[in-house]
Amino acid sequence: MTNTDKTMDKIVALCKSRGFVYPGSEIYGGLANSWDYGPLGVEYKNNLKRAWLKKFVQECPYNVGLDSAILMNARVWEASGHVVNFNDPLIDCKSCKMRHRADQLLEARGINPAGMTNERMSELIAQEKVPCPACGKSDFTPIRKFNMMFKTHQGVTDDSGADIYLRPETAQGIFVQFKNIQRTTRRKIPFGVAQIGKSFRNEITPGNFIFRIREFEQMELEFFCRPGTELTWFDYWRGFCRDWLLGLGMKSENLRLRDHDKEELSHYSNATTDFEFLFPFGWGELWGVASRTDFDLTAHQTHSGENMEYFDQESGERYIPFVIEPSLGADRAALAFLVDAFDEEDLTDPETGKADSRTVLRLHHALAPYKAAVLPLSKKLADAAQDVFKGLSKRFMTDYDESGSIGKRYRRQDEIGTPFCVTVDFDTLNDNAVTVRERDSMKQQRVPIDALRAYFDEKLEY
RNA sequence: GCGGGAGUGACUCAGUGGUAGAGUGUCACCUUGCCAAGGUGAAAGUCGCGGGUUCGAAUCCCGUCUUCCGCUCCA
Repeated sequence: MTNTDKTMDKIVALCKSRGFVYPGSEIYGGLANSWDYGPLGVEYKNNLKRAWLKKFVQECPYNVGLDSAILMNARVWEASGHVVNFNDPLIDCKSCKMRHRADQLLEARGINPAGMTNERMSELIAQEKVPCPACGKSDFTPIRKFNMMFKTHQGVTDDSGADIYLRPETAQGIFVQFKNIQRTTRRKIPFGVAQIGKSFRNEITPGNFIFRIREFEQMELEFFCRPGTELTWFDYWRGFCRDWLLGLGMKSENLRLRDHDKEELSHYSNATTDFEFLFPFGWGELWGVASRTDFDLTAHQTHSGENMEYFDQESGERYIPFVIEPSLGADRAALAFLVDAFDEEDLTDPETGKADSRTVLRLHHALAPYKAAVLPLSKKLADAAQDVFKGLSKRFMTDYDESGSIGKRYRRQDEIGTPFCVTVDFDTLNDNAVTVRERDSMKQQRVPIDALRAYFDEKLEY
């Protein structure tokens, strides 16, 4: 089953019915494009974040962690350019009602809109009779500014205190703490800072389930290196990221790396690669790996007056480090692995023709919400099964289910991606062993209860 | 924001002016005992919300809210 054969509808329905992801504020009619992670979803997403931290911090000699605040001094966003650049000049065609970006209309006419005020752009569009790309007429509304940063207010009353923003990216929290982190951890360049946290963007067009949402979670690494070495490290992290995804079971045919060409590069970047994943709705960006030069640290040095230079004791060099930034959307990654894992397996009996199918989430065991489920073959075996559950749940998330036929319970666990089912039967009372059934192969194996710990230690290693 | 669909139990839908239905799912009991759909029963819906027409509205009219698809965006 390829990803394009899968439908988002089915995946969204599964997520809701099994408690991965619910529509937000549902009892009040919902709130567009807001989603809540349910009991299984939060386990799943935490597993994903944990897996990322394990590879990018715990096992990595270079990187350390950080959890910076969502609310930051507003000057951070002036320095980063978000106040000025995170701003779309929107314009509507009065004739066909299509919405466009004024700067893009001008660019299409060969006019460079850089640095223009909105008024100036409006004038030029009228003067040049720039046509609407959709209907060809030139009759537009005035430009409306649209800043993608959510603004809020800090202070007791509305008119005291100051406007502040919800961060539109986690990266700046790392940059402004660069000096503290470097000094307190005694890190030498090269080193990196990894952070997971919520970011907020007032997207005009969110959508596709949790692919583009206004409140989202990022897993970002800012890796600081010596100027001149950045492209080497750029390659290093690209490979590292790719290995991480494939190591968690992402199918390589659903992943492609696309380099930005010169025109596409952001103003701060000298190299960028997009990791794209094949979603049911097409290829979508999953992970952006960008070489950001010294743009951010220089900007903060200029705006704050704080020296952001690094002093290399060995060589006596003093420089502002260059930055490689692999920036991954946690919600997107969660969706990607979910899509990849989703499978509808045809189990129709070839002899009798009896139709049957099972929905399976073939999640990597490190991502699965439950690692195992304990199932007594009969309710009469509940006591023995509870004992097994108690043992396993000390080690990892374990489910327990005694209602319905054993086959039905296997299907329930398949549907939520549980890799192992531990079945307690009447023999267990004599031989003190259980049957372990694997999700993917549906194969069964007898394992003594005493040996379960070692068995799962090996099976669940990541 | 604009254009186009859609709102009836948790889910999928039926019901076109006359006492709110089915299947799936859930729960209980029985049955079964290693791969779903066997039996009996139960819980669950102010038919998105507000107003109007009517003796009577899920159904007709007006408004409103929400949601889905498309348009800018890029984690």
